[in-house]
Amino acid sequence: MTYAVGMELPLDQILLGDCIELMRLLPSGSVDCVFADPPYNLQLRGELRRPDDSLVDGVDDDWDKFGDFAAYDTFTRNWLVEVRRLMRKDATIWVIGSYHNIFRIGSILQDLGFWILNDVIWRKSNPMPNFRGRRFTNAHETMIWAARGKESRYRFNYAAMKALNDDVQMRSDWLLPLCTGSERLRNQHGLKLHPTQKPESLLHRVLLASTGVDDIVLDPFTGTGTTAALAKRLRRRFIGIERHPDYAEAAIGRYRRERPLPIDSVMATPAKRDLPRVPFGSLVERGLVPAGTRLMDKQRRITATVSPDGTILSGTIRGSIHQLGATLTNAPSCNGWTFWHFERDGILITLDVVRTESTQVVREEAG
Amino acid sequence: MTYAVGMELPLDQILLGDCIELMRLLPSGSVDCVFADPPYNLQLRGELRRPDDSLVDGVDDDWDKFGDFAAYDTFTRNWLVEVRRLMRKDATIWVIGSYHNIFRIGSILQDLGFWILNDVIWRKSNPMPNFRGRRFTNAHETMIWAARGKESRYRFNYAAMKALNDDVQMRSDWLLPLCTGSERLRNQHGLKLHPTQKPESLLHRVLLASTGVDDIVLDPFTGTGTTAALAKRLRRRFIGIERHPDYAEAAIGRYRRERPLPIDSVMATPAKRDLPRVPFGSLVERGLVPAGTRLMDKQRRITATVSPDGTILSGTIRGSIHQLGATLTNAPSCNGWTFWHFERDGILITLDVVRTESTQVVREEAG
DNA sequence: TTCCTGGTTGAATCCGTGG
DNA sequence: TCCACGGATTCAACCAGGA
Repeated sequence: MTYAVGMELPLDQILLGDCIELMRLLPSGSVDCVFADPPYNLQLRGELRRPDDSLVDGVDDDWDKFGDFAAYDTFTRNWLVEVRRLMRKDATIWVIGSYHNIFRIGSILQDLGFWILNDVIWRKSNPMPNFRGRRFTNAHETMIWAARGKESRYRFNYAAMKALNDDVQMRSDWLLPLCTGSERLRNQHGLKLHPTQKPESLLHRVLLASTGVDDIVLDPFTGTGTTAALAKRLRRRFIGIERHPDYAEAAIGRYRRERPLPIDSVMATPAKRDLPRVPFGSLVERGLVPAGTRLMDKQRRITATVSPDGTILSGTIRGSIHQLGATLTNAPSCNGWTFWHFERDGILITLDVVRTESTQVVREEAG
Repeated sequence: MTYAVGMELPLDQILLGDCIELMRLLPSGSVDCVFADPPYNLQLRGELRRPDDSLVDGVDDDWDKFGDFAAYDTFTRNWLVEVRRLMRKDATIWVIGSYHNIFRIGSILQDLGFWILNDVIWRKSNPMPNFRGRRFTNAHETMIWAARGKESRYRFNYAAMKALNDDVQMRSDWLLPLCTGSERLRNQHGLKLHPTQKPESLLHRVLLASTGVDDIVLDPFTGTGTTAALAKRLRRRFIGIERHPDYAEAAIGRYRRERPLPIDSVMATPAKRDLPRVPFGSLVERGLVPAGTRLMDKQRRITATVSPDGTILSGTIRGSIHQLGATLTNAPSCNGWTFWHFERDGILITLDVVRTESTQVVREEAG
C-alpha cells in the first residue's frame, strides 16, 4: 500500500468520502484525539445491512449470521488500523456504540494494541421506553476511551472534570439528555436529518476531558458534525470525514456557523502538577516558614525542626520534608507539603497552604 | 467427548471442581437461567496506594491470571459452550464483567449464537475512587443478559420490574451499593473471604427479573454463593460449581443457613395495567425492609407480608403499601409509608422511618 | 440513647520529569 | 531506555469508641 508522501493535514475541514480510503492519504502520527461514532448496522428491522450499506440476504441460517459479524469485524478492524496509524503515540480515542456492536469494537481495540482507559456509560435522561415490555428500557450507550497503547502518556484533564462535577471525581457514568429540540438538525420537512445525532453536551465533556486548546481532533464518521461544532467552539483543530453527501453538507454548514468561545474560557482548569514548583527552601529563605519552626504531623505525634537550608531535622535524622515524612512513618513515599503542619495563630496549617500563599504573592508581583 | 448418560441433575447443591469438567457431566437442556461471574483478567501491575499511603488490597489471586487475550478467549469459549448446552431453549444467561473482559465475553456470546437482550449497567453508589487522578472513577460494572438464541421465548417479569421501580419501566442502569459491612463474608481474622463478593441486591433483581418459582438456576462460578443464597431465598432451584475449596465451603454453609421466603410472597406480581407507585421496592431489594417482613398497623389489628417485588400481601389480597392500607381500612386512600409499621428491636417503627434512614434512595431519585 | 469523630475499605489495567 | 525522586492523589459506607 502506498501513502501520499508529505500530504498536508487538511485541518478544520470535513472531507466527503469513505473514511478508510481517505485516512490512507493522511500522514501518520498526526492527531491528538479521535471521536468515532461508527455505524451499528446490525440485526435491525428484520433486514441486515453490511457496513457498506449493501443488503445481506438469507438472514436465518447460522452461516450468514457468522458472515455478518465477520463482515462487521473486518470493517471495524480496517478503520481502526488506519485511525491508530494517524494517532500520535500519546493520543486517545473514543468510540461510542450499543450492545449490538460495542463488544466487537472493544475486542478489536484490545487486539490491535489499544489500551482501554475507561468504558464510559452515557445514561440517557430521556430514553425511548421499551414499547413491548419484553426487555429493560435500553437507557444507555457505551463509550470506550482508550490510549493508542499501554505506554501512552495520554492527556486527562482531571481538574477540569472534577470542577465540572461539583468538585468530586467524575465517574464513569454520565447522565445526559438526548439530542432533541432546536439542537436537532432537521430537513425542510421538519424531519430529523440524522437518526443518531449525538448531543452537544456529550462531545463537550469528551473534548474537555481529553484534549487541550489547538489539539487536533479526528472524527472519521462525522455525520451531522457534533464533534466538529464542539471542536470549533472549544478551539480545538478538527478533521472530519463523512461518506454521505447530505450529512457532510449539513456538517460543513454547521461547522461554518459555529463560533469559538473566548480563548480564556476554554483553557483547561490548571492541574496542580502544572503549577510552578516552589522549593521548600525558598519559603525558609523568604521567612514564610522561618528556620527553627517546629513542624508536626496532623496528630502532633511526630515533630521536626526547620533548618536554614530547607532540610528538616527530627532527632538525629535529617532530610527533605518528603524524605523525613516517609522515614518517620515507615512509608515508601510521602508528600511533605501536605504531611507537615505548623502552628499559626493557634491552629495547625499545612506547608501546602503557605506554598499556595507564596505563589499568589509571586503572581501578584509579576502581574 | 462422552457425557454421562441419564445423570441426575444435582439440584440444590454446590459442586466442588472445575466448572467446565463438571458441566460436561450434566444433561443438556436442563437449566432455566444462568448467572456467571467469571474471572475478569484484571492485569494489575504494581501496588496501588491511597493518598493517605495505605495499601489497596487488590485482586492478585492466581485464578485471575491469564497469559494473554487468546488464553482468556479460549477459557471463555469453553465454559460458554458447556453452559449453552445445559440451557433449555428458552433459557437466559447473565454474565458480569468490567472493561477488562466484558468485550471479549460479549463478542464470544454473539459468535456462539446467544442473542443479547440487554447490557445492564450496575452503577456502584460507593465505588473505589481513582487515587492517582488519571482516569474517570471506575464506578460501574457491566452485565450482559442474553437468551440462548434469537428464537428463544425467554422469561422477563416485566410487571415485577416495574413494581420494583416506582411504577416506571426498569432501565438498563441499576444503582446499587457494593457488598460491604455485615453482608460481606469474612474469615476468622476479619478479612474478606472473597475479593469480589457480589451484593445480594444485585442477584435479587436479576433472579426476580428473569426466573420464576422453582426455575433451575446455574452458577458456574459460585464463589461465596450470593446467587445460591438468593435462589434459595426466592424459592428457585440451584446448581452451583466452585473450584476453590474455601469458597465452596463458605458457599455451602451460607446456602444451608439461608431460609426461603413464604411461598406467597415470592410469586411474581401478575401483569396489570396500572400498578400503584411503589418506591418501596428498593428498600425491599436492599434488605432494609426484607421480603417476608410482617407489617402491621399501629394497633396491630391488620397485618401483611412484604413480597420481594415491593408489593405486600394480606390473606389473598396483594398490592402496594398504599393500596392495601386503603383496602383493609375501607378508606378511599392511605399513605402506606405512615400507615404500616414493623417491629425492630421490640418497638414498632413506620416504613417512613426506614425511607428517611435510606440516604441511598434519595440519591437514586435525584440521580 | 444519640451524635460525632476517626479509622478502614472497596474487581484498579492509577505519575512525570530529568539525568 | 532506565533509574531516581519529587510530590500529586480519594468517595461513600460502615464500624467502633467516646462524649
